[in-house]
Amino acid sequence: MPETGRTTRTTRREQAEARRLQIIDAALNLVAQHGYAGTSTKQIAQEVGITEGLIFHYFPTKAELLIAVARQRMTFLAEALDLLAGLDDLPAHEVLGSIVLGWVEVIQSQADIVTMLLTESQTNAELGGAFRGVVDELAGALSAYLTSRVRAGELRTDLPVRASALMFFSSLMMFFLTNRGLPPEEWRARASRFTGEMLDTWFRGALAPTAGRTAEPA
Amino acid sequence: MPETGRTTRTTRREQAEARRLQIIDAALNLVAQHGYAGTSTKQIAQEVGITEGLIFHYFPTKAELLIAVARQRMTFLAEALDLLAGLDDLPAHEVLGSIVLGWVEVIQSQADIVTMLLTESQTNAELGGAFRGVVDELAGALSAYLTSRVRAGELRTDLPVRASALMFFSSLMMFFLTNRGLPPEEWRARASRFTGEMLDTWFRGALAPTAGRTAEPA
DNA sequence: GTCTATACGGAGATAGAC
DNA sequence: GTCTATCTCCGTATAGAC
Repeated sequence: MPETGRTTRTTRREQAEARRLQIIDAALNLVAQHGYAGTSTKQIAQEVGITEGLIFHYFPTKAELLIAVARQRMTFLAEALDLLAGLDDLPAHEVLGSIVLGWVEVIQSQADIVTMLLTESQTNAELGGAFRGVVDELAGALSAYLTSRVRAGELRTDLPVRASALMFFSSLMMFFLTNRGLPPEEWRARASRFTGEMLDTWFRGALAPTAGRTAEPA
Repeated sequence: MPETGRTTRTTRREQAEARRLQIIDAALNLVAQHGYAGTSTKQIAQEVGITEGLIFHYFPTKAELLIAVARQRMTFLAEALDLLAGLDDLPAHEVLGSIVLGWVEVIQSQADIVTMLLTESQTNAELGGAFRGVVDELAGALSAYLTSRVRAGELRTDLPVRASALMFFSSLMMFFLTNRGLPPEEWRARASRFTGEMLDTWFRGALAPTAGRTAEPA
């Protein structure tokens, strides 16, 4: 009974899905390098090794392809949030360093989608919303953690948690933008140093321990 | 003696220079909105009210026009540096707030060129260098000021000044990217609040004032 | 599912008249 | 200094064969 015609090991549906992802990956790669408007569908097709027409078999328009890329490859958000999961009871001075370093590593490891989101969000309304959403979610999650540490008595009760979270996140993004390109070892060393110094200052403050100042440093 | 033919009030050279600047301004405006690759020379010409061909009378290629825009309109750098001039002897807790708020206001007031620089620097090598140069100069200048305050005994001697400067600058940039669009009054209120909270935390630190702490938590 | 062929407009850039 | 006209190539997208 020849019914499903399932003679090959991969079904047609699987093949299609694989092709779809191939196109998305090639598009992401090229758009991160040259921008959306600076990347032609022909270039994307060449990168995949297919003809241009096939792209339009999978995506109705080039703009839709961009949205599909964003949807499919925004996994860094979940990865970053995972680094915070279940940490509420651990002291900030023990885990915040690895959270922040972990975040900048996630950003660096997903450089393409981060770059694409940041740059295209300036000219594309839909991605603009996505970008603001990402910032909101990450800052919100970090704020929640910091709040739990305020409640635990580790951090001062009048700490502006959201501003702190935004400061951390902003610094990581700009660190990424100005240091990607570096060879891995040097990047790692700089990232570790920068995040360490940033957190140390944040914990202790910047003022000189002049007698009778601050909160009362001995 | 009919020599220079200077019968009109504006010389031809002045007219040409004015036209050149008109083109640069229109290009900046459109590129900030739609990106370089997303802006056609025809659009720029229409915005100015001239024909496309005239653009190529003033600039050899579209790419050269982009560079000219960057060169001509990067005045915000000087403006930001001016805000720091001659402040070395004034305490950080008195002037840092207005410096930082002033910087974010400069960024916002020159939103077009800042946006263009940030986004196009990701896909254009020449602007990439310019962007890194700007970050370096601003962070360097702020670092120098902070160092002078360390020497003056106001800030702790082991303060990581460059990391602090980068943190401030990064936060201002991300604040700009996520809050431009807001109505002026609300923007101002948020900017003032955010920079205030950021600096307060930076000065005092984040730790709770548990008795006998500060540099070594119980 | 993939390719070939092609429509159609718009892109950057040039030549030459005024 | 400015415009008109035009060249040439490349852009997205579609139709239809296989």
